[in-house]
Formats: sequence, structure tokens, C-alpha cells
Amino acid sequence: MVQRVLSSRGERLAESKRNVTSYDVARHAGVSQSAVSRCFKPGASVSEKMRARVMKSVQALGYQPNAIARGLITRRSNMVAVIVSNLNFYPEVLSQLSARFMQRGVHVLLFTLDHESDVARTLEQVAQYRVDGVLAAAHLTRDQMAPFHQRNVPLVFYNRSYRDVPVSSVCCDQVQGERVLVNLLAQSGRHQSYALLSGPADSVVGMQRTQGAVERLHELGIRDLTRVRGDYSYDSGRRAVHAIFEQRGAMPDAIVSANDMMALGCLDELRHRFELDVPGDVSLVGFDGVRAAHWSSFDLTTIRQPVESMAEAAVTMLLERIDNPGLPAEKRLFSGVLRRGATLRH
Amino acid sequence: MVQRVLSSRGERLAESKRNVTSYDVARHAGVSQSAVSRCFKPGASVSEKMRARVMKSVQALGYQPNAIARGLITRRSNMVAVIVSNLNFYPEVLSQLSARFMQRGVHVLLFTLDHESDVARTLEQVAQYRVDGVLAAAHLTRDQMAPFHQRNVPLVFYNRSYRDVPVSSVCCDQVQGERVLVNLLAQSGRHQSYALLSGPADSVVGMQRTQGAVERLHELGIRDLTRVRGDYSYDSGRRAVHAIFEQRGAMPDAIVSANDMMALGCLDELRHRFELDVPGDVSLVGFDGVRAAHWSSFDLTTIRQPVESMAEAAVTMLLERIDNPGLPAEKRLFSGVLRRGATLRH
DNA sequence: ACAAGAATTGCATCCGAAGTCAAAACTTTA
DNA sequence: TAAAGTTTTGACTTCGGATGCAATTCTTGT
Repeated sequence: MVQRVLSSRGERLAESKRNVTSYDVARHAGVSQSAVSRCFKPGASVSEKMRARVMKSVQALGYQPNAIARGLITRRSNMVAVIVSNLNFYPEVLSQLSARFMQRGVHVLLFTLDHESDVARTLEQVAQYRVDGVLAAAHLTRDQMAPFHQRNVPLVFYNRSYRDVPVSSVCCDQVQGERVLVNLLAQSGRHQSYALLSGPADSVVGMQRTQGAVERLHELGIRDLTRVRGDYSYDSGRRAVHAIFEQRGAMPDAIVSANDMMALGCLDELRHRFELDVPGDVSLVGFDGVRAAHWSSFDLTTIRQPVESMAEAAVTMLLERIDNPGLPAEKRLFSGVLRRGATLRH
Repeated sequence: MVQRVLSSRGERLAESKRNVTSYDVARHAGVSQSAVSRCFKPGASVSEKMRARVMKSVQALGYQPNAIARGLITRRSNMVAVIVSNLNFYPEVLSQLSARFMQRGVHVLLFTLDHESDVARTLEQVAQYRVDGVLAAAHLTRDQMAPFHQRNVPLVFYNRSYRDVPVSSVCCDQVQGERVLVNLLAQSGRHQSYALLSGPADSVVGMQRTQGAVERLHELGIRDLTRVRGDYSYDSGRRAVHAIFEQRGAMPDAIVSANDMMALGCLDELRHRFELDVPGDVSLVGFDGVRAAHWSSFDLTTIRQPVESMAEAAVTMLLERIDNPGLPAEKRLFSGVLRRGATLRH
């Protein structure tokens, strides 16, 4: 008898561990499993009576439909993969994307790539989870995109565009933004010598910004240009100031940084190590419009990427293409917004 | 004939759209589906000949096992939910967690909660995806945790501890950290009057920091204490300085901020609006050890949370509990690391 | 009250991989 | 070389919910 009690307890325990399924609900409510399933499908043909009855059992048993099982039969996981190259540089973007996907009932499977972590393996994982779409804020080679195209998994890039590949993307116009900044510097008529602080060599965005600046400077006939390279970090901005100084033997009138973080590094180094005045001695512009650029210690002149609009556009584009796989690839280009700070002599 | 070509194309197209399954591979290789399945299970009983043959077909067809289907039968999704309360405050933490999970072959389903977005609905989603575990860097009520306990889904909290609930957590010792800071301020013997800038009322971490500071100040017999509240943002730090000034009619000798962001806001406002010297006129301490605290414009004295260790511990704890559901709840408490900056008079 | 039509409901099957178990193939031993 | 033991392999079932279709129930009109 003791044994019996124990075994019954054991069973109950085992049972409580097992998840409640639609069959359990059906049995409890005295209806068919299909009926239960239909109660969870909006717009399905279910009578009020039935719905009430099923829902009572659902409540009683604490039933939660199994999204995995549903995904298997519907071939829709309701998940998208978000691939971010280096989380540190994009916290705000990820936050925006995540919030917007969630709001639309889409779940985010997050993949982060720290400098050359095994991209191939990561993409394999993405494929295995049968995500409905992929939002990539990271660089992929053509070969790496191919499997998604083959499987008809929509792919939208954030701030990476591929000139020759028909793939959707949402970008901020880096070239134009940088040109605006250079114009601004040139217009003041107080900058003869320039330094350009580029991003890492493998950053497409960085290349575009650099290109935009170089192009415009060249058009304006400016020849006094020192070029150094950084890695987008604050510290590399600080180091860059030294590199510039050593290369030129003096500070230039203006420094054009490929992003805000490095610009802030420059700013601090110029002020605190070189004891120079910004913008009195050197003008400085960045790119991105990060929070810190607005802080009163910096008040950096920069181009703000319209992150909200871009995230919204990217999410919309991806979801549209999931619902309608026939849609053609589309590239949307947003203009950055000039923020006039106090790092510019005029 | 044209029609025939078209239709054959159409078929091929339709076929190429359908994902390759283990049955397709089996047919192609002339073996059974089970054989294919076994080839993907490490340590399964498969002959070399068989494995080679299957893998050839796998390559030929570009087969990728369907993680959804696998998850259904094994009842293991190989996904964990990471719930983050406000992404802006925790980019580094998320980055750490994500990288560490990925490294161990676990996938991250990301859920973000912006101020009181529907927590209940979010948790429902978490449950429906049958994640293997949950890592929460957000506050959950006891009722909200219950379903996970019932379903035996391990739950680990990051920087939230629940005194009376047997739930696992990894935390930084907020109270101790704040006490260390207060001691430091008091030891210098140059601070008589204090202001305490707390976090939002619903932040447990904030409460603990505030409590630690208040306790220690009280123990030291310091009575001159002005208390104001912020929302953790830089801007609220700036505003707080005004609030403090208005409340006291003068600036205190030291401001203890519940986090770094607000401390930086204070610092900027003190220097640029009030034209006060920090640390000459006012001392200032923060908490967290964010990147910007190290920047030379600020050089903030603060307590750095050992994010790497904490993330590693949290990930390990969660995965251990997934593999071994019998493990008891455990709370791990890390000490923060004092960073002596230049915002402290001595 | 009854036929015709509309709205519900249930049965059976499917999604794609994993695991059980017995049959088949291969080894070893006498 | 046959028997016994070992390893491989394949047929079949399972996970949990969705859906086409047929059966049933409910409306409606006459």
C-alpha cells in the first residue's frame, strides 16, 4: 500500500512535469484536439460555446500552445535572426530592432559576431532554426547570403549595402553625411589643414565615410590631408591624435573622425593631453550621433543616424518580405541629420 | 512544349523552395531516415561506410537538420531566453551573455522590456517557445516566476536577488560596493555634507545601492544628507544637481550617485553650468564602471561590476541547471572592484 | 415540420527528426 | 564452417499542433 501511494505520487510528479498539450485540454473539455487548436487560431470557425468551454479547460490546466510544434507544421517559426557584428557599437540599434519586432509578435534569435568568430558556423545555426527572416547588421559575403536566397528566407541588411547584389538593405547615407560635414568645415573658411581618422579596414561603413570625406575634400581642392586609421573605439581616437601629430609635426585645423567614439577620444586627448582648445585650436566632427556626443563635456558636431526610422524601415521591410516572398529586393537610404555642436570653429 | 518547359521550371522552383529533409537525404543515399538521423548524433552507432555515404548526400543536397523538428521530439530547444529590462543600460552585459552562450552552442532568444511593456505577455511567449532555461536581467514578481518553476525551467537572475525566494542569481554586491565608496569619501575627512542620488523607485539594484550608502552614512554619524531621485539617465543626473542645489540652498561636499550615467550627468552639470570644480568643490562617486567613466573628461571614481565574471557565472549556472535539473538554487555574489578616479577630494 | 443551406465539429493525416526494437550484417571463436 | 556474439541498420512510432474534408449540428425559409 505504501508502495502504491509512492508510485501514484511518482506518476503525479512525472505528469506535472510533462507539459500540458492540446490533447490534455481536449480531453478535459470533452472536445477534439482540433477544436482546441482552432480556439487559438484567430478567425477560425469556432462557436462561442466551444471557445468558452475550451478556454475554461485551458485556464484550469495552464495550457500554453507549443510554439515549436506549431512551427513545425506551419513552417513558420515566427522567429527572425538578428545578426549583430559587434554589440558594443550598436546597443541602440539592437534595442530598437528588438522592441519593434516584439511589438509585432515576432521573436528575435540573437547572434553576435565578435571579430571573425566563426561566421560560417553561425549562419549554419541560423539556417537550422528555420527562422522566417534574417536581419543582418554585419557583413556577409555573397556566398554566405546564397543559402538564404535559395531557401527563400528574406534577408535585410542594416547599414550594409552591396552595390552589385540584389539584396534588401536599410542604410544611412554615409557618403552624403560625410560630405555635409566637410562642407561645413570648409564653409567656415578657417580650416586649411585636415586630418582624417578612418575606421578599420574591413568596415564597409567606414570606407564609405572615408570615401565621402576624401572625395569632397578633393573636390574643394584641399590637399593638406593627413590620414590615420582607428578601430572605432574611444581609445583608438586618443591614440590617433598622437599619430596625426607625429605624421604632420603639428596639429591640423580640423579632424574628421569616421565615428563619434573616436571623435570623443580625440577630443579628450586634444584637450587634456595636448591642452589644446576645441574648437579654438582644432575643429572636430564625428559620425553616428551617439548619446555621449550630446553631453555637455563634448557637444560634438556630428551626423546623427536616424536610428528609429531606420530600425522601423528594416523591420517593416523584413516582415513584408516574409509575408510576401515575391517582393523584390529594395534598398532604402536615409539621410543623416546634422547636429551642430560646439566643436567647430566658425 | 514551351508550356512543358515552364511547368518543369515551376516544379523545380517549387521543389527548390521546400527544405531538404532527412528523408530526402535518405532516399538520395539509398538508406533509411534513421540512418541519416544517427549520422548527426555524436556517439551513435554508425559504420564509417554509412557515415561517408550519408555525408556525401548531405553535401550534395545541402541538407541542414531542422532544429525545430529536433526540438519537438527531444523536448530540448537548445534555446535560452534572455530577458533584459532596458537594453540601453546593459549593452555590455548582453554582449557578454550572448557571446558566452553562443560559444557553448546555446541559442539566445532575446526579450527586451521597456518600462512596463507587457511583462505577462512576454513571459507567455517565453513559455510557448519551450526554452530550456531563462536568464533574466529584469525584475519578475514571484507569481511571474512560478510557471517556470512548475515546468522545471531553470531560471537565473542577473543582478536581481530575491531574499525569500529560492531562485538562482548572480549579483554584484551593491550594498558593500556603496559602503566602500562612502568609506572612501568619509576617510578623506573633507566631506561633511552629502547628497544621495537614487535610482528609480522600482529598481531593486538602485534600492540596494541607496540602502548601502544610507546605512553607512548613518553609521558614520553623518546627518547632513540630501536625497533626490533620478532615472539612471545622464539627463536625470544633470537635473538632479539642480534639485540638490534647490533643496539644500548650496552644493554638498559630496554626491553619491546610484549609477555612473547619472554621475556623469552631475559632473557635467557641476562643471559646465555651475562652474564648480570636481573634485575641488564637490566630490562625486558613481557605480557600475561603464566605459565612459574611464574617459579622461570624467575619470570617475566608481565601483566596477565584474561583468565578465558575472556573465560567465550566470551562463554556467543556467546551463548546469539545464543539464541537471536537480541542482538547488544558488546565489552568487560578486564584489565590485573599486576604481579610483579623480572625482574625489583627498 | 421539413428541406436546403450555413456554420461547427471531429477524424485522419502531416510536419521532420529521434529513439526503440527487432532483423540483418558482420566478427569472432571453436 | 557453423554457432554465438557483436555491431549496424531499418521499420515504425512519437513529439504537439494545424488543416482538409466529411459528418454533424444549427439556421432559415416555406
